[in-house]
Amino acid sequence: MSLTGKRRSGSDGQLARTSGPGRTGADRAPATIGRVAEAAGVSRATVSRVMNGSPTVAPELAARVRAAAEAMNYQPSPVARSLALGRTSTVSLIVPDLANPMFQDVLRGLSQAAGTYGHRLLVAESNENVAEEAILAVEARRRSDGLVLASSRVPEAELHALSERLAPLVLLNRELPGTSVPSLSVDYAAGINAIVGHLRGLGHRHLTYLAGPVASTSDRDRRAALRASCATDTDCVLSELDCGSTFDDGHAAARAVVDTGATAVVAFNDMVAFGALSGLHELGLAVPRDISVTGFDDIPFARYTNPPLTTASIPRNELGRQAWERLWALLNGGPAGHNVRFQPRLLVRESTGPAPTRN
Amino acid sequence: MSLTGKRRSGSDGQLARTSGPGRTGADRAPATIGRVAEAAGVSRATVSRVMNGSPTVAPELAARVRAAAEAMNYQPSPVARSLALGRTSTVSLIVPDLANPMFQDVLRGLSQAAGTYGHRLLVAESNENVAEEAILAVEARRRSDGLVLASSRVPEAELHALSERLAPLVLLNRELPGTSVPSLSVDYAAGINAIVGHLRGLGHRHLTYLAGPVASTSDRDRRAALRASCATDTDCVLSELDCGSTFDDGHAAARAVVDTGATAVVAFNDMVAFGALSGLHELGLAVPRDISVTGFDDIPFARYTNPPLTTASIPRNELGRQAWERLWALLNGGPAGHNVRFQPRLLVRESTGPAPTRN
DNA sequence: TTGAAAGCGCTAACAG
DNA sequence: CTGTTAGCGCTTTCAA
Repeated sequence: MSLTGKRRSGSDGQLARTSGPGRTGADRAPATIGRVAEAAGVSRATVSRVMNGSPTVAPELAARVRAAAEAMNYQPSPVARSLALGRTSTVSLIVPDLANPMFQDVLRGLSQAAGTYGHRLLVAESNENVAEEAILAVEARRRSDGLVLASSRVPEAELHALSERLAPLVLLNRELPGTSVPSLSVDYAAGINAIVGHLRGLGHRHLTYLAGPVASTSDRDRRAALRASCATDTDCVLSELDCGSTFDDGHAAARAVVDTGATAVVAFNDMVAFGALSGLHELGLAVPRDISVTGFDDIPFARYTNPPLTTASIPRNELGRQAWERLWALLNGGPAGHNVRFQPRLLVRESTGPAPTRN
Repeated sequence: MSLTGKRRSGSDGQLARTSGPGRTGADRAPATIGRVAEAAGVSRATVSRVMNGSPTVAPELAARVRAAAEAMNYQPSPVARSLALGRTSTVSLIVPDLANPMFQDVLRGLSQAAGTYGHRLLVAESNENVAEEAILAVEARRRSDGLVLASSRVPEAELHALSERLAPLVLLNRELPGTSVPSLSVDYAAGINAIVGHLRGLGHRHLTYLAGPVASTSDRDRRAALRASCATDTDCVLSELDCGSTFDDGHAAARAVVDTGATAVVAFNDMVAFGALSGLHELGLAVPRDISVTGFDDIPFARYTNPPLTTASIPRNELGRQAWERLWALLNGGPAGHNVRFQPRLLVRESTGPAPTRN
């Protein structure tokens, strides 16, 4: 029974016609509001009222309806309700990359928060593809009541143009100046400043930045903050090494790091830091005696490496939860509240120490 | 303008009425098929045909329609289409716990595969709550065309009863005997057997199992396999320690592990193994000289710990992808193909070695 | 308190 | 090739 094409197929499909003569032997007709009404001997309006808990239904009728519904295992069709109500009780999340722990946590936070309010979550991954992201966003938005766009790569002008169609919309790690689109972000610059301050305080004059993926806006933020931070000091030297975002990237960069002669390395994220830690170790350097290493993110592992990693923690779940709150406010026609920038918290552990005194 | 309640509210809501006299100043009426038809001077049917690429439309008309649609930024409403077509182009995934890397990868694999076929993904988390899981599943299924249930905790009888309403349904890490519901799972027992075989081959006679969460069926599988595996040998001693699934759980168990006197520890998963590694190290034991440690899952980190972890790898992404393939087959009325059990692959690294010779 | 009827936006037989 | 018409399943006025 391979039903191809899009013909409305007898009682094979999901929705069978109201009264087809060719019903399958068993009377497994789909439970619709009409059938329940019929069974209970009332109108569809009444069934609707009962299902929605309207108090203006005679107890006796209500009971009859409930019994019929129960017997037929009836549940109102969410799709039909959505059409009639003009809302889906669903929100969408678009992320660039589902493999990124950051987005996984956002997803979780958002899903849980939305669930609490009886809403479902539609997820889509843009694969870092800008063109596709815009399409996806529009489509996802239409299937739902609101949208959360995480680390959108869509150019400002385009996003601006789209923002009306996407509303209610909440932006994560991305701001849209000149609009009222709420935005929640991590203040990477502040995190970097904290890290640099910590390192400078330990006497480090020469830092090497292990840069993340070129397309990454969070890398751009960090890099810019690093440059600015160093530029304010006259005796601060900054080396930048293109690296990446994985353990292997960090590992591979160890040699180059040593060649820069820096006494401290600021890694794009924790994974890169771990890789560097490992590579440096293999090269016979002791951390933090010979060289200090910092990460970024505070992934769960960071406290367990050897040595435990000094890093900046960011509230990943919180982003998701708060995104929901903003969205919920918007869905109810209220103001979304002020934008926020989460300040990373510097966690000083054992991978950083005083700068070695050169001879 | 806080619109509360569920009244159909003028032009404020998502869907404005077709021709309200009180339209907001700007003519931002929502683009519907009707309005496009009107603008293009054709019938709605024609617009529908054009939007769906029907070849039986006069080029001239088609162009006019496309122009009008373009001008109004018209996109057919997915919700309305879903109702009319009886399909949503969406599938749902229910997982017990979004924080679990296993499910994150399944989610990713499924999302990507479904996306390739133009389908969206609805996710919901059951929070290990059996009652809620069943409700969620039914609801999610109704919002979509098919369902993937990962590591369902729903009792067999109940799941059996539900299976018709949930179809098309694909089960992950769970089988439903007596039905044709396709199931994809990881053969934990085989993985355990491989690990035990490896350990026994190295001369270990006394193993300690660091058990996972009690509610976990995958723990049950592993434990059972372990017992069975040891029971076949006369000189095999197995100690079982309730532990958990996190690094800290493993870490906390180190002392107890030593007390069992075992020469090898089989951890519930990699995280627990890492914790044990760390705890054992602090107690002054050398791995693998004094004691061997194995994990399970082969999370990305496993190769980078000190020492690198011997573990069993499982194809997490693949589960998601294949789940989609099964579902897709089902959606097209075909057979879903044979069930499969992915065999974990034993990765021997440096956390295991010959059993120390006792004196 | 209840039912009839219109409508949400779209698709698909059926005629022409 | 195009329009008319009748739904998809549900909600919600409006009248009774």
